Amino acid sequence: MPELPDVETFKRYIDSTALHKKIKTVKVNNSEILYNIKSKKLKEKLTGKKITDIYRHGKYLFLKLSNNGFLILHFGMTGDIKYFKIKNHQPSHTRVLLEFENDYYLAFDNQRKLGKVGYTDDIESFIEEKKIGEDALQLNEDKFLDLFYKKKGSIKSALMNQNLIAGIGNIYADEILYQTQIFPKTIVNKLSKKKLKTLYKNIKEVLNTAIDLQANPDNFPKKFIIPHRKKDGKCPLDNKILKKIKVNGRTTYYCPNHQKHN
DNA sequence: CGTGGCTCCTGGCGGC
DNA sequence: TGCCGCCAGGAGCCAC
Repeated sequence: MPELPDVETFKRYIDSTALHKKIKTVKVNNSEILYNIKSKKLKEKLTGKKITDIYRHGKYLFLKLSNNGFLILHFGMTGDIKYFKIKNHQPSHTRVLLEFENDYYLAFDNQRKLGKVGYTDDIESFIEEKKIGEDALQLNEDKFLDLFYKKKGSIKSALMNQNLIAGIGNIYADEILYQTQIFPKTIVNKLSKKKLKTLYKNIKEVLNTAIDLQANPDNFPKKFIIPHRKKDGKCPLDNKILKKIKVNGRTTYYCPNHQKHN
């Protein structure tokens, strides 16, 4: 799940649940997912504090704590978040569990343990250190064109490159390229300026549409390819069987009819 | 600079 | 049924 729209949905979920609740206890079930802080230190940073604000940058969430400092959440391939009251209702792969004074819990669920929980005093320096690019929804058109114009690699790799532009992953890259009718292996600098502008517009449109629909593919518009990304999936426009290829090692679906090589 | 391969990790699925 | 390889919405590292 966790690409920009999913992470934004998590953000809004926490905004409407755990925000401003005082943290009573912190349980770390799997310390191997901690990124840059030890379990003991993390508990010190969190206990007795509140989450006062939440910022998202690309696929990262930064939960501002009442004493300053930020809890960092990165979800990897299989992350999720859940706020609940009955302890038995916690997700089966809860790696970190916050308990609040109102007796509710917030679970960081992460089946494959590819996600990370970390801490930073300063978001900007964290982003700089990681060399993460600008958030896909913040980037303006000029900067986008600047970043992409001369790129020599495939367009799908570029879209997914977090150092270039943050937030787009494998699934939404496919959607954005499908909506723009670009073959995923097209070399970026072969695209016309006009096509790049359309691509830019579609990045925003696809991501914003997904956010509005809580990143739930069941609700997606009929013209979206995401619900059809599976074996024998069909192009929603012409019912042609979608092709499945690898681009940079990642499974890629596209419509051979609407996204032609050139 | 760009790509392909490998790695981390767990679980679901299809094939034999 | 049981086992096995393959695959999965992320990303870092390394060799070429």
